[in-house]
Amino acid sequence: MSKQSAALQPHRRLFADRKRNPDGKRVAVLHTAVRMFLERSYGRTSMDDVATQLNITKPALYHYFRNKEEILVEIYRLGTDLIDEMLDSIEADEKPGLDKVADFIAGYIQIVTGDFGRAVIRLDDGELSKAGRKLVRGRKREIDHRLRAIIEGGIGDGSIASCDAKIASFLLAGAIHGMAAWYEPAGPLKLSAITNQYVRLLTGGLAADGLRELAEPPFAFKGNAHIHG
Amino acid sequence: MSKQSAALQPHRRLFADRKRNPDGKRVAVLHTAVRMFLERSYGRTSMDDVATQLNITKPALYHYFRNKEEILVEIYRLGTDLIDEMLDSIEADEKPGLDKVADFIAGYIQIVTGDFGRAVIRLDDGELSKAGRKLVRGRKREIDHRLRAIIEGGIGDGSIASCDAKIASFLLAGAIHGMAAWYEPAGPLKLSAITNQYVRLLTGGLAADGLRELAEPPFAFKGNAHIHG
Amino acid sequence: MSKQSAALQPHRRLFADRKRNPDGKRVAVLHTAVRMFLERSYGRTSMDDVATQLNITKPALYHYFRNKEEILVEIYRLGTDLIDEMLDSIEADEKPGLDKVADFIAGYIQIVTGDFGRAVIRLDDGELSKAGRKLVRGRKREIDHRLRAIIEGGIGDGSIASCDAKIASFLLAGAIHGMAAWYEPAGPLKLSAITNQYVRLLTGGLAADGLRELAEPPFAFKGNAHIHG
Amino acid sequence: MSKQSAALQPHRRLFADRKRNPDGKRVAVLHTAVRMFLERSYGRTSMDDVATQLNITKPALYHYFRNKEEILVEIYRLGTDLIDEMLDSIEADEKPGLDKVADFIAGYIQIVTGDFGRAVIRLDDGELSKAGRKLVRGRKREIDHRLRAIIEGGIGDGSIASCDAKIASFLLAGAIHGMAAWYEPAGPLKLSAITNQYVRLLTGGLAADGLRELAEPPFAFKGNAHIHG
DNA sequence: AATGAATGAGAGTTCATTCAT
DNA sequence: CATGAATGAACTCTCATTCAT
Repeated sequence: MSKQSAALQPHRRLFADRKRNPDGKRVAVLHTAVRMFLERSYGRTSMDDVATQLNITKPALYHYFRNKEEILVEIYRLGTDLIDEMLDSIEADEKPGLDKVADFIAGYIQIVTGDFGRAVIRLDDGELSKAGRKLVRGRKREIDHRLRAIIEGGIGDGSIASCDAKIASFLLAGAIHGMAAWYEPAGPLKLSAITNQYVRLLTGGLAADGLRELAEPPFAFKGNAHIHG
Repeated sequence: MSKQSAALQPHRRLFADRKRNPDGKRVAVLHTAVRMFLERSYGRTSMDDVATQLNITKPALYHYFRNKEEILVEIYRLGTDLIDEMLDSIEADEKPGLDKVADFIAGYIQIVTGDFGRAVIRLDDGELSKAGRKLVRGRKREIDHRLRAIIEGGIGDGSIASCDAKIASFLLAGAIHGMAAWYEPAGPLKLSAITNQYVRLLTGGLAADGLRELAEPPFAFKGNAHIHG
Repeated sequence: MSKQSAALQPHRRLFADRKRNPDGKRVAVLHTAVRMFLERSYGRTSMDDVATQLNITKPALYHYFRNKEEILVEIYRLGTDLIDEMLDSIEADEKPGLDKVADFIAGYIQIVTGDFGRAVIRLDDGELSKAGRKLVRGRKREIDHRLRAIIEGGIGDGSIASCDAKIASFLLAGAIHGMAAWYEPAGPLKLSAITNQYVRLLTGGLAADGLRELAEPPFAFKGNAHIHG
Repeated sequence: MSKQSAALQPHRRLFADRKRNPDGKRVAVLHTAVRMFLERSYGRTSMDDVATQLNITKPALYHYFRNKEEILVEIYRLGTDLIDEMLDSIEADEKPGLDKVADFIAGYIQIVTGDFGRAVIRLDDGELSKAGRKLVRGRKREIDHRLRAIIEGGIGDGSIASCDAKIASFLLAGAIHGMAAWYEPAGPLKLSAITNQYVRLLTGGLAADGLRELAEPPFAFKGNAHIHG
């Protein structure tokens, strides 16, 4: 293993503490693994790295997980579970669609700045086998559909201006996914400030009563983004 | 090489055609490589894969590039050059800041839906050596700073509502970066429609005269995104 | 692997025998490696060659050594350790310097005709990384300094005629190093006979009472050793 | 090519100057090659390295030499020619054997401190093909035999004490070969001083009238130079 | 006479995974 | 349950050598 950030140390203990809590050991592995995968990517993190980090041997890892992919899939599962829970709670509310969107933004930011949420967004599901990829992508698609439904609800109830919900949901999700890449808890930007501004900017654009016409028609960039030999 | 999509075929020709255009060959390599890196990721694309795709042998590749990283760096360079050009052209304009932002959105979408632009966003710069990473991240940071300056200009000229330009630029860029992940030219969503709606939603949120207060304070998700062992 | 002399066979056994003696396995690798390096040179001996010789696979080798260089460095270490030990023992003695030199000659011949001693002399330390080279060259320099000190002691106690100890030590060492190249245990020359004559000739030249003037001044070769184009 | 010492520069010119002296070009190649081989070893010097150093292309090199080995063989030939010449001149003299040996020492030192002489001693003839190796080793053996004959002559004429000429010639040659490894023209030790002392020490040991008995019988080192697993 | 391009063969190294213990 | 050891397969990169021009 090449490098190991100080942040990764705690779980060594964690693992030892759980000697008689086998399920807890699986979770400990996942916690260590998700951090390492986020820090160095799945592909560049070897099973040896993970085992060393946990102070166990490699075959011990294989005791808890059939293979490397199972670890990754499990991480995805935990992460998407978090998102599903949040969506459940939002769908249960009785609110105008725009307010639900605001709630989604705030909730999604919470999740996406945690390890497992970040993993869902940042880890490359191309590393998975066909089966695993299908599973993970299905869950991602489902999440997108639920967000889309919320937006459509808002258009229906008049709180959100008429627009293509598919595009809007991609925009929303994308803007927040970006955070998974740059947000640092120790950084200068407070999570609450970011959340506030995200909500204002994103709902501001969606709001039925907040549109305005641009002075000029949308600019078409004349350069050629698609380089041809 | 495991799989090769039909989309990758054209360049075989390109390479053969350029027998006496040495610089063109380098470019042909880059075109093939960027597609493969986007499709299967840099790490999972071997030099052999790239060579086979180009109908040459592996050592021939090393005739044109010192190593795999040089290919990746060159791809980043081409991609970031495109973005820089666009920013140059926008900065040269005399317009309200908000309109510049609209132009940026449209221009950036153009770039980000092309191979090299997409590469800048999707390829993992963690695969690079320290030196390469420094180079690439520097250019990314520079781009972000330029966008931030445009937004600050808009706040200054009154076309954009007062906000944290740093957060706003992250949001903007993030929303568009998302497209690099999901946009497909052959898909049902027309690029012009997407661009239109992106401009409307994103500038709508930023516009000085388009804000509105939310009915309720921003929702705080009660679930725990940061799972603790 | 191209060729394998019969002389290299025994260690196959050695390795298998040591299944449960992990440290012994490292040593077994070193024994096989040093022989192969001496026979075919480090550069022309591949890790595969060494592994095959030991009846294991290449990756298994990497279980015991981080890389090829570590094997070479370890060989150097064992070899220089032998020399250091010998010097320790000589330095501890209370004898005239000339007798110490005689002891050194005899002891060094012993070492230099063994595998690890030969390796120190014959293997090219230019194959090492900068760090490894520094280490090895440092130890060689140290050995030379110790020999030099012994000679200086002899000059001081009057047993050795006044001379440049640096040159003398190079001469001495060089003459013996030569043996590493040509000596063969199975050859017609007995080690004891060689040692005897080496001691006589070399100490004869050094002895305070054994000098004589040449009939003519040292000959200057008129040919040109430094060919110029 | 990784590194190139300043010392290697001059020949670039040399090659260009010889545009119409094809044989001279071969020689220019040899001069550059021998320096590079000495500095980085034959194995670690690629044909590309040599060509680059000479400012020509690789196939141009192959115009002058059939392959890499031919370059090395030619270098050996030039080097051994120098030694043969010297031996011719010594054999032609009418002198006591001991004085001939003194002349040999001085002459050999001259040669061994030049590029081609050094090459004969330092370059690994194990890199050669079977045929090349046979050729080169034959010439080396011949040189040794001639030196041995000179020593035997000295024993015969009474100037050299009775001894095994084979051992003595190995010792002599070995001591001088050592110089090829450590001697540096720019170093603190003057060549004349070294030569002087070499002659004194080596002939001192050989001289019929210069022997003396050691106070103790030759020491037998008790350590074990032949490490056994 | 000389070149740009290309190649087959092989090197060192890494890694997910599996046994025997 | 846990471990040390081992492996097959893959990957990046190098190099002597040879064409077509």
